Amino acid sequence: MSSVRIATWNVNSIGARLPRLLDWLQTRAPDVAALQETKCADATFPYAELEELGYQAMHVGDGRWNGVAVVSKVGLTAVADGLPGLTEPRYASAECGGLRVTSVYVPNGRSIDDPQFRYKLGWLDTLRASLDGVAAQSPMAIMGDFNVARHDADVWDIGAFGGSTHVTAEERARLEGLIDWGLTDVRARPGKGDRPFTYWDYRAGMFHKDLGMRIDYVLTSSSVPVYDAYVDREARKGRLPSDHAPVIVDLDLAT
DNA sequence: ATGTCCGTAACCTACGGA
Repeated sequence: MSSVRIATWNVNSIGARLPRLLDWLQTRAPDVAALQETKCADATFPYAELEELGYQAMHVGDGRWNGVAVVSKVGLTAVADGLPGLTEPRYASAECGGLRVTSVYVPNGRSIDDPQFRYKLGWLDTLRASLDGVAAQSPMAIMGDFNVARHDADVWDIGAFGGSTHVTAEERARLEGLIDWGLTDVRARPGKGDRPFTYWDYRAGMFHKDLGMRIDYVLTSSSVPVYDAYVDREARKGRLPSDHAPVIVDLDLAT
């Protein structure tokens, strides 16, 4: 067996976050990282800077919004740059050192009465359908910003979410459908407080009050033994952070 | 909770999105 560190992080613009991303890659040293909201076109993706740190990269992006990437220093072969019928750059899947790694940026949904909400549900249905015919035992990690809080305890106060997206039964049923297919929702060990939030709104001092949400997930298949997982809160602190913190997961892979 | 930050287009400010 060999130890492999994987991570997911919504960077909220790789351009604005590049110094922090490069520092984070060096200090946390994930073998493979899934990134979301790169907000750049392929032409401006920092392939060279990542390569200097030993990372190969696959990026799917078209500029202003969305954009996902997989970066790896244990080898990388691109497998899929999207889901059938869905054109926005929200899905990148690659084979990395024997592990199939998929970076997803699920649509936000905006509000329940917005057409974007139906789009979000359909997007999650398509993600689930992409697993039809796939062997559930094969080593894989699907990770990213799902924009769904799985349980009431995954938001700071469920009472504040009446009529909101991210906590509806429809969204949760689709997240559960992925798990029921055969994936494990890797639970990060508690850090500050007892709930492993991964996102805090920039406004109103939400991070400092720990009024957050757990909406970023690492979903692993049963053949991937996980021995540690934590939310890297340090990456949410200081000057010009993303509004998301990374989830870092250590696992053993058969060599 | 509505106290911010991002990229963009078009100009040093306003806007859509999150």
